Amino acid sequence: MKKKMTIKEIARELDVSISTVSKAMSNSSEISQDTIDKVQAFAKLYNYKPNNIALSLKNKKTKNIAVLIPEIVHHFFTMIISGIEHKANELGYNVIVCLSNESFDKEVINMETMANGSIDGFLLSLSKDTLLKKDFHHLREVINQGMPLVMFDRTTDEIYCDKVIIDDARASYNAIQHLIYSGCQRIALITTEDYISIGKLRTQGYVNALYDAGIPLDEDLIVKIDKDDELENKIKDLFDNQQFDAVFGVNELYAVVAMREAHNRGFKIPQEMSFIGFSDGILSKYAYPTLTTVIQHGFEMGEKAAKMLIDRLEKGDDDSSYRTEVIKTSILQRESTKPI
Amino acid sequence: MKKKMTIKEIARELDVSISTVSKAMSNSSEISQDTIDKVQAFAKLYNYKPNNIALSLKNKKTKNIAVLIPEIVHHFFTMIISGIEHKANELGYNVIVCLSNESFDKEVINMETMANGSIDGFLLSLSKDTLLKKDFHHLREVINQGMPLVMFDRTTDEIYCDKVIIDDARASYNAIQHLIYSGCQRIALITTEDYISIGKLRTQGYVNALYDAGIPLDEDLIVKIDKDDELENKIKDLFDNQQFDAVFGVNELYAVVAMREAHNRGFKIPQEMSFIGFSDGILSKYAYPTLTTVIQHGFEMGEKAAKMLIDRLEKGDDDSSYRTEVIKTSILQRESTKPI
DNA sequence: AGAGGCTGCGAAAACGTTTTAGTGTTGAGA
DNA sequence: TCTCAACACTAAAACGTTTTCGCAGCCTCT
Repeated sequence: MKKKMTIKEIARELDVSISTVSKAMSNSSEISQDTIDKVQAFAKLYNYKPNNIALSLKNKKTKNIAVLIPEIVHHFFTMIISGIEHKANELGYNVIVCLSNESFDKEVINMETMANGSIDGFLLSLSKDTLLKKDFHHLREVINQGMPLVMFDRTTDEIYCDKVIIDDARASYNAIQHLIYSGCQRIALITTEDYISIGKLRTQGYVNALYDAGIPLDEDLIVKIDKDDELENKIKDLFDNQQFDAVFGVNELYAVVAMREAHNRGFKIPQEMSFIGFSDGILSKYAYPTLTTVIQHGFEMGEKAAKMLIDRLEKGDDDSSYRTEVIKTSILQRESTKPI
Repeated sequence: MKKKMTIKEIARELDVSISTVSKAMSNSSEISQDTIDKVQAFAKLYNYKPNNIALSLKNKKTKNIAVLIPEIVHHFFTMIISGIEHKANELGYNVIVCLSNESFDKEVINMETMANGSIDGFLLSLSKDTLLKKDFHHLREVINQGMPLVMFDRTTDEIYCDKVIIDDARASYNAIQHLIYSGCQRIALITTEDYISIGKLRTQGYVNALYDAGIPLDEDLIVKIDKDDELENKIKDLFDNQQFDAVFGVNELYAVVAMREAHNRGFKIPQEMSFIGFSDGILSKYAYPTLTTVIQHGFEMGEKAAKMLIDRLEKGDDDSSYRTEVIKTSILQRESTKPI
């Protein structure tokens, strides 16, 4: 086990001062070419690499950013992380991943343990719990300490900071419009409870699209899911009690499970019943039939969020000109809807 | 924006020495209760938190561990990460996620940038590229520097270190046995090329199970996939040219795609044809019909790997008594196989 | 009253680096 | 020969901690 080389070691071995070594390593013009060569050769030989922690302490920069998300076992979030990691690496940053598991407490703890010098900035998507509690003091605290924070996907209006979001209302509007154009009239909606901003916005898009198309809104066609374990039963209820010719699910799971129920009940898809999901995951891609879906471009969202954070870190424009970037969605037509 | 509180600040404000503050914060017996109270009250008031970087430098410990994986957009890997994160957090460590994207070069670069003080140890699953090249110098280097390394899932025999693996051969043996017990005789195998140790081992389990059951091996029933984009065609070829009553896929995607092809060709599942996949992802769960699958317990694997690494970090038993832990698999019977 | 032992605190080193502000030697110009 | 600049290098501070050692002052024994 080789001992770790430090500048100090090199200085001692080469019988020069610490400062000389440091400057030689950075090709400073203060140092003679002879010395530079000597030092760099020695450093290379012994595989010297500057200690990152020492650099961080000196520069007050860690080149680390934290991304705090509710869950990692979700295609959309992993795409976002991929995007973040990709962009961050490109710009010389490392990514520390923290999971809140949808818990307010864990979100707070994670932010506190990270905010003591370990990282330069935060990338955050709020937990359900936090959204419910509407308690954002931990975000305020971090921002007050001067640590940049960029929120993505699950955000709140109560905090002023950079944000990257999907235009959920529009995306959902487009999906419904797509169904209507393809000839559907009675469109069921499977969504989340309203405290998830995403569910609320997507519901709104649904409502607006129906309105603009002159189709009356039927509340009985809207199913709100709180916990995933009630999903199947609520969908069965829907099929038992209502008639409809299309289903829009605010995520791919909802759509796929509904599609399966339709399949079991002998509906022809998409001739008798059409389906659109949200978020282009593996489920949509390999469902039977394959699911038409709203693509959220998670990778791009991650890249953009990372870029916004790092820009703020490096440009340091604290002039609170916070921006909110909207990631466009698109519809990927597959087998579960009729061609327009 | 509040200025960051440091020990130095507190010392100055309270007109005591730096050492006194430090000791007071840790309730040292050297300091009078009066002073302790005074210091702690002040610290709390100004929300003092010790700077992690300074601590890292002093202690030569960062309380960070890196996990380097080939891909994050995979259910199995996200489960592993969840497990790692969970255990690491429990033990007071943060997790830095690095992605190699199956590239040897990125794996090397990631390890080098991490190994300069940023982390205390590595959790690693090898990239395909590295497995192909069989070049492990970067691992040796890291180990030589005295940095603990725990490999999981995709490992190599050429490197001595702690490992956590699935007993792939046995898992696959069990799956095939399951099919045989349920009455299947001609079982197709959809696997990866042999350089992926996982594909190789699972193939071996398949071979052994057939042998032990006295079923002759038919090489034509084995399909090897290299790139995912050739998957569908190779499966179609299989259906075109061979007859069989069961399919075992070495991951869930292979099994699901094959099942879909069977579905399209009108086979009754599982009566006429059975399917088993590997790794209990979302695809298996929501496939139609739901897919019987070998559960790998990724979360547990992550937890165990994290624990092994942290144990080594804290106990510091460098006596090279490297262990290899084997995570047991189990079979989750769903709709795609006949009950035994 | 002197020796010894607590008590409560401070000075300084150490972790590994960069950077600012010198310092000594050399050579050239006056 | 004196001065000044250029050159090549070094000393020391700084980043924020912890920890070892030392040192007063006071008390208690004998």
